[in-house]
Amino acid sequence: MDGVTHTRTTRLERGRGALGPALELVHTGRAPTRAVLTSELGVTRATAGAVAAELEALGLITVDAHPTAAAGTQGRPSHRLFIADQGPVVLAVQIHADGYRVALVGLGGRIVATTSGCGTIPADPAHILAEAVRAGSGLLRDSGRQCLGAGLAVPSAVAEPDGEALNPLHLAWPAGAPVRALFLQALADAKVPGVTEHVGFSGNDVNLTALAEHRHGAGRGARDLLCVASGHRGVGGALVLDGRLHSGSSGLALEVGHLTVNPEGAPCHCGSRGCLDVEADPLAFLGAAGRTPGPEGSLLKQATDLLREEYADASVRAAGELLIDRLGLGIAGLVNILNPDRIILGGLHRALLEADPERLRAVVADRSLWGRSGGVPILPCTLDHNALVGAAELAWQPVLDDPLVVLESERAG
Amino acid sequence: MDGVTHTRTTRLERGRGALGPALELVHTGRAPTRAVLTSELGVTRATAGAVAAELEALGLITVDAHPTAAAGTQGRPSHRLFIADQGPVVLAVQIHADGYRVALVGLGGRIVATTSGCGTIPADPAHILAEAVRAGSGLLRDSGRQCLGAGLAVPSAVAEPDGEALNPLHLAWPAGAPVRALFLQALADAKVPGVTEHVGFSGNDVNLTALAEHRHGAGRGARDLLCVASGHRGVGGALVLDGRLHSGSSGLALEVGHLTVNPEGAPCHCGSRGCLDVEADPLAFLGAAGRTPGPEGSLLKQATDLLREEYADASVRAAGELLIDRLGLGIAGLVNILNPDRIILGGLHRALLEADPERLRAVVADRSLWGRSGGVPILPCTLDHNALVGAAELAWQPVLDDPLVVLESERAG
DNA sequence: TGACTTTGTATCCGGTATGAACAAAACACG
DNA sequence: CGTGTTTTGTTCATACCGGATACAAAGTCA
Repeated sequence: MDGVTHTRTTRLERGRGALGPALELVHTGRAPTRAVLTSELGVTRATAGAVAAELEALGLITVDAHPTAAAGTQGRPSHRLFIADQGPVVLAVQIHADGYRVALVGLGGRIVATTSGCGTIPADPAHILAEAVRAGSGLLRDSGRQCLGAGLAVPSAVAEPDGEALNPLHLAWPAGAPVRALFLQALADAKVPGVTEHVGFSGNDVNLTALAEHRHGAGRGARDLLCVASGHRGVGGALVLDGRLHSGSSGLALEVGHLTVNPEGAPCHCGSRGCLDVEADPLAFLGAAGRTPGPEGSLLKQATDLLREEYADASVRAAGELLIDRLGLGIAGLVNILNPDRIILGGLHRALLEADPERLRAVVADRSLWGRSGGVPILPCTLDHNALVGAAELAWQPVLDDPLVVLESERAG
Repeated sequence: MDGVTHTRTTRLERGRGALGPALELVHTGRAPTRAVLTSELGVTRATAGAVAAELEALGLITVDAHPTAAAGTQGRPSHRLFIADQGPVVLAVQIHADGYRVALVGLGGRIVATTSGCGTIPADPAHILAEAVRAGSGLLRDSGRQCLGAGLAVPSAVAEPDGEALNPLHLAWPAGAPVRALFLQALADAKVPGVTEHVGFSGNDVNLTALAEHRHGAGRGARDLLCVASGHRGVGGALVLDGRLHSGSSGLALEVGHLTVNPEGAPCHCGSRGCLDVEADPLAFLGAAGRTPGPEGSLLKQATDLLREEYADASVRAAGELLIDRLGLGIAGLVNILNPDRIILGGLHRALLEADPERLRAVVADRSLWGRSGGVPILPCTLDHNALVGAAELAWQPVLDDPLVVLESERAG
């Protein structure tokens, strides 16, 4: 019953008019001036002007007073559109193996302030979430900005609709921890101003990386974007379709770690052997290079350092090429199924791509069915703290859907 | 440049108002009365009434004069909405291994008239397309209906944006045949009345099966629908996301035939071994059952007949269970990647599901990562001629997006 | 300086949906 | 059997968003 109601209410919820699309264009950096806003929205100059004026009145963007003519252009120069300097922000929280990081993120994915806490990996998720939210609340107080929502990134699959972390592998958390609820509770306890209604979104960190890169990084402009990344253990995937994260009907899509990439490979806890998870993560790379993981630094750091600094070494190079081949096989399988128009790689996979871009592209083209036709562009991630920015995107989404919610938030806060 | 323009024009094209969504609701059988139309659209009764009146004026739907009260309800009984009896149709053409089939398809996926030609499998696609279109043109003349467009289904991957058939495996067609252009040419040559502008859409038949089943069959109501089917040789897949077919950035998504389901399996022309394509199609089944394909009937028919009529036979049953296990492994892989909320099976796979539903569901649940949480519903396809109806859906789409196009078509025709 | 090009604004207008009031068609119940 | 209740459908005035047009502004180019 509630499920039905939900699909219904979202059916025609296209926000009010062109405000949302306009803000999204500015947000993603695709509307530097009112002129291009006009053409991007496909509306008349009159409407684009009105919409820009309204966004300015809402305190979300600013218009420069004295436009400078771009060289070599005719006609009246465009007034440029900027994201408001002291505009509202959202609170983003990322939990990872070594602790947490929180940030205030403005429109355009701009990190306004950030801090982190590390060392403590408590088995109690409520505890670290509360600590992180308290830190964020402090940042918010210091900044004096209006806060419109909050988002959380965790290194685990997150099941919808309840927001439970199903496999918080390298956090000492219980499987099925209700992270969304705990996050909301922590926000309520800390009385973070402004985060009363449109708050509390959580997601897998690879998903959020993909979302952030799609809007502000290497994935900008792609329609169907596939992201594959390996952070600590295992391999994660994410897919952005038509500007929206596709997380599947229960938020569990793109669990790509168990694609078979080496039939004679190592056994995997899933019962199969040669899964991407055990063949193309940092531990697999260190093992293939004949190194044993040291106590210093994360597995990811040890692996990427090795890859970047000792790629001349024959054993390291051989290990790199082995992993590239395995990864390429997995990506090719995904290309056959998803046919994305761009692929971006994060974590260890980004380092593998940068170590030998041509090899990876060749493997993917060779093993994907229609690879001949040009092949899919494969790019490294470009943003700092992309999962954090992605968590912020979740929180921004209601505002992008209908910018007028900031008015309600102002009334409330 | 053109690519950019294209994404731009489609950005805000949400049709005119609520007409399109309303027609889509009637089309998919989700709006039996004006009252539910009101709630489904999320508009006021006034608007729903006006919209229904306009659709009636366009000749697309009718409203019954004397509503009969449903038993056990209070209040004024609803007038029911019907799809207009003599409303417009679209022309649907399906090419398959044994010939072609054409149909006039009304709203609601109703096949108004159909005919087929078989026996000829000419190597020249233009020839059979012309023959099919001529047959359709005849149907249209006889029916006296208005025609709003045409759609084509071919048993091959179809590459966007040019509409080329990449692997017309069991048609003796050249790879890369420009089927869309040839179809358009055939339509123009036959001077099919009404098909002047919004015409000429072509697609892979499994994709179109999924689309048809999503709107009128076993997939109705699903948000993310995965369809897997095996017709003649090989295995095809298709995905409907949020009511729209996801065919990937170049129309080549869901080429699921090369998922590895048996590492020690038979070699596949793709270079790997044990691909779904060679492990779970009709030929594989006949082989596993120790039968050699006969000259009578298609491979699909031979395989399904065997499965349905001789499942008591131990060797047939063993072959069935083997294929179910292989298929289940492939589907589980897709579930991990796509996390659909429903799966429907066509062709041989439908017969396998019906032969032993529990086994297939158990295999999928066992091998998919989060299968414990209830598992995905797996259902057989239910429509007759579903690829044909799906081709019609392609042609109906412009009308569903903006029903007012029928006016333009009337002016033109 | 004047023609041209492009951007931005003011004003009017039309279409779509809303809201409230009213009307219609059934059932429930004394 | 008539009256109230419930649900559905329609009418009408109204609000709002975006389109179209004309006009103004701010630059380049000759």
